[in-house]
Amino acid sequence: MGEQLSKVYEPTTVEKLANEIWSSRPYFHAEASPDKGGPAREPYTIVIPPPNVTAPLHVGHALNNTLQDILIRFRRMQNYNTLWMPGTDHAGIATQTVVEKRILSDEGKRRTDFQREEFVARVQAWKDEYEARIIEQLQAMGCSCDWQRTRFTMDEVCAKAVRAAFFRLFKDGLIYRGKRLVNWDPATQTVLADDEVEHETVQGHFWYLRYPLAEQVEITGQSIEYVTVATTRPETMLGDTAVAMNPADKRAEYLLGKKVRLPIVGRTIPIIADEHVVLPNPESEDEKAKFSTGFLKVTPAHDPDDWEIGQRHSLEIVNVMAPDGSISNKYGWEDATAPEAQSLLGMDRFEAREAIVEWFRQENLLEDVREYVHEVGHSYRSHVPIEPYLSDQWYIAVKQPIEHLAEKFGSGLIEGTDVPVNSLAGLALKPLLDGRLRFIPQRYAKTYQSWLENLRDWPISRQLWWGHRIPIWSKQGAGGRLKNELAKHNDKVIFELTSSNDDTVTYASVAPGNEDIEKRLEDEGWLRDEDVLDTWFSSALWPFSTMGWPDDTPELKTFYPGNVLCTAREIITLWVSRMLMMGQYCVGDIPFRDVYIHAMIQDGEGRKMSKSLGNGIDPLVAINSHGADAMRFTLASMTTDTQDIRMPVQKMKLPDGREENTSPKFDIGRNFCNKLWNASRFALMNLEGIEPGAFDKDQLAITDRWILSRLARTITETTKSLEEFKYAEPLAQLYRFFWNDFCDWYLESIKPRMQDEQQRPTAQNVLAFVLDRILRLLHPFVPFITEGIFQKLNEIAPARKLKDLADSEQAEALVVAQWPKGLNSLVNEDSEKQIALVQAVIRTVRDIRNNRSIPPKEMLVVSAKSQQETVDILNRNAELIGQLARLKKFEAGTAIVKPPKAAVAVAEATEVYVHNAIDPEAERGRLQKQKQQLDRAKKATEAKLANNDFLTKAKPQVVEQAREKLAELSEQLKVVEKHLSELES
RNA sequence: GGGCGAUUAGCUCAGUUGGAUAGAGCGCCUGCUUUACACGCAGGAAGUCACAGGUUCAAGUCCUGUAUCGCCCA
Repeated sequence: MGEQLSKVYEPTTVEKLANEIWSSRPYFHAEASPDKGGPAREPYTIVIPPPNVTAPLHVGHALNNTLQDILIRFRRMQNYNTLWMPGTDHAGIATQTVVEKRILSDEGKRRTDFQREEFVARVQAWKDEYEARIIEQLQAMGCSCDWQRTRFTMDEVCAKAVRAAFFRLFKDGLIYRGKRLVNWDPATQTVLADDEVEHETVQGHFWYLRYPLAEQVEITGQSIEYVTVATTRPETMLGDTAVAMNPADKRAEYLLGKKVRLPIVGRTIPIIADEHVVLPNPESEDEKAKFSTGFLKVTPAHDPDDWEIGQRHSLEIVNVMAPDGSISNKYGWEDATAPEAQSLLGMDRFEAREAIVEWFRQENLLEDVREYVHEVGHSYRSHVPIEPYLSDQWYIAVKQPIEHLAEKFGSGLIEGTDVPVNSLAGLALKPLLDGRLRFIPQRYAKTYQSWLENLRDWPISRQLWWGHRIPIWSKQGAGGRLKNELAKHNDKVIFELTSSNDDTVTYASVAPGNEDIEKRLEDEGWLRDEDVLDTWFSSALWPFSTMGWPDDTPELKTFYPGNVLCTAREIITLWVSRMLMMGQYCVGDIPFRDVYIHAMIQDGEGRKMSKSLGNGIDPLVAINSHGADAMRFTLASMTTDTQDIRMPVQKMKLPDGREENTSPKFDIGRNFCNKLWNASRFALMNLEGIEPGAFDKDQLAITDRWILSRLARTITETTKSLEEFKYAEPLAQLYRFFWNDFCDWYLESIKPRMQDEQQRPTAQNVLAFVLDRILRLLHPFVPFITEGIFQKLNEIAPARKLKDLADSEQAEALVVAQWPKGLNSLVNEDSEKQIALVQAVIRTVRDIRNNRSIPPKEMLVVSAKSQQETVDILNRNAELIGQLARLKKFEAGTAIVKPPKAAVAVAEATEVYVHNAIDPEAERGRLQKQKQQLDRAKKATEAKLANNDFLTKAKPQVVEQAREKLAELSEQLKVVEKHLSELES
């Protein structure tokens, strides 16, 4: 049987076999509990962070999903009703941008060359392709998702949830239309939320521009003709509608109320007072004061701070740019009549900047140019600088109290904040403060908390074609007869009127499933909003939209709220906070109790992995080069609670000849799998003819009791670690147990017993039992190889139990086998102590053998001198020692005399004599080194005990420990010194 | 500017509430075709725990500051 297994682990074969088993029955499928009757198993739910359909998964996803799968497989084996909800995200702007770029490079066409439906169909095709690839990747990694429930953020089920949530928000008056400055991306021509803006440090300039006064002003006898403003963005001066100065400025009394003639444009604008203006101070540490002239150009349409000033002083708003960032007089700039102004029209904003600076230089109005390093917002998508841009957008009010939720969630402000408990932000924040929502590691709670406390309204409209189209219809005027007729059906359609001085518009939001109403509105000339919703709007609903909300489904009842969300820190604000808001608002409960934040993977130099750097790793390549289990093992073993993981990237030649990025780090996992494979192969070879009935607990060898004891401890440790969301720790425990205990000592010790008819049956049963448990414990981490071996084990040793000691339920597949537990009675301190001593003596002999270059084949004679208790243990295990140290004779005693020509070494306080192996020089070196170490330790301990404060203030237990330590060290030192002096003489 | 984190062996990282001579894997050195595994076995060398103060009987661990690096937010 064992001969069928290859000598080296071959991942592809085993991965294929395991996948066949797992797909042969609905092992990954979770059924919702029946409404009544039947004991329901406790549910355990994770919703996948849906990967973007923009691109295939990278190694960061591999980490994210490996960790989720470990949790899911662990809980499944613990008999939870386990649901891992899979799916993908449409990723509005990202996917649209990628497809647009592709079409442009392949066909030379732009989005606007297509009809909207045509273009959306093209993106849909892209989505279909990548969704399939992503799911294929997840399956290749072994992710045990409930595949038949796979969702997509734009599929029918999710779309219905989006419509329902939107309608509810609109009905509650939380969605409003606002004109204000937004983060505008001129490249993709859409608005971005605050957190979609990346701040980058840029080497820029402050330009000092002179604005002539409309009439000269006398200041303390000096006549001045102009004021100087400092700006980093000269092109916005075209939209200036005031110059502001601090009222505390000495010059203010002479200048306030005076007028300035805006160069190039010729507009006459006032000088106003505003506290916001920073007083100039060249000596100041504050950059702003250092660069300030005391005069601030005010451009309400192009700067957020200026917008505020504009609001305070009712300033005119002049927008001088088109949506593509070029200078234009078509979007609110009406006095662009001067030839200088005309010549700028149509220029790109950066071109215009240069032209304007040049103009000022020519006119002798450019006073100075100074280098200035500052942070500039860039689009996280197109990476061009963000333009603060005046625009009409839909917003969600996040700090507005929601009356009808006051009863359930309370009302009033959360202490120390301006956040009402029953506002969306409050709904998300309160559970954290109450301890119902936990972050692991805990430090990330702070990110979440301060974000929510300082949250501004959420702009949700995006000027895109790919996404959920905003379900709002509008018409000029008050809405007319149709509105009056439909308004009574306020569960289906809600109207909202906005009016400003020049026009009145009525907006209608329609609940899902009312296509008839939509049609009537459109027939009467109502127009549906062209924009789509921010991607995060549908993502925010993911934990319940996937389960069929707003319908009251069995899935929601069973699996909501979920247990844990597993994600990276970069989307705590973008996504996690919004899921909390919407989960509370829509379903009335938080979507998960724990948020586990894992590290980000960087390359060997600590750089982010990215396409442009070419330092990314495709999980499929890693699977190809090392195997899926090896990849998973390595990723999990690197997962501690640090925030970054470095993974050296190296080009490697794959079996099929391609050269691709992978990482030598995956060797760790590959080596482990190979070891597991071979240890199992060896075990299986020795399990032929196993008879469970032949097990006799009185026949247990000390090594059996020892390995069972170590197993029992490992089970306890591993279970506890996994319950605490630790990954590297349980894996290290399992690694030590499997490799160092099981392979290095137990399997070696068992070899002669397997040749002995008397001992064989008991040894076989222990071997089968321990291997069985090892496979179960390792399964969440390395599912393929463990499943493959488990199947073989089922063939050869179907019943694996220890009569009178431990039972074991059988399982047709490891994926649904029970998680080990209840073996604490097997913990055996005595056997652990004995084996530790035996190991110490064996290591000592091996060390001497190595040190004296005695060939491994040569059988030695060894005797040992020690105290009675130790002597008894050693003699009892003489055979084992002889076997593992390759001895022909071993004897221990309290009065053993060191034979002449014997090498000596001290293990603990036992003197080990290796006969006929004398090498005085080597021995002196060894002993002197040991003496040094002992001396150092002894002195440190003595110093401690000589300190009266230590004796009186330290815990008695610690003092006692130190005393014991000192006694031990002294004893050892004495022995070492004795042998040293014998060598000298 | 505000916040978070990192700095421990050549490399990548562990080190729980302060308490034994600070650990692992890789790499390195020596030896080994020991009939499961050279993706292996046996053994070994290797660290002023970034720096400076402080708290404490006791600091890699707690506090303050400094330096370098990274991330997040404004």
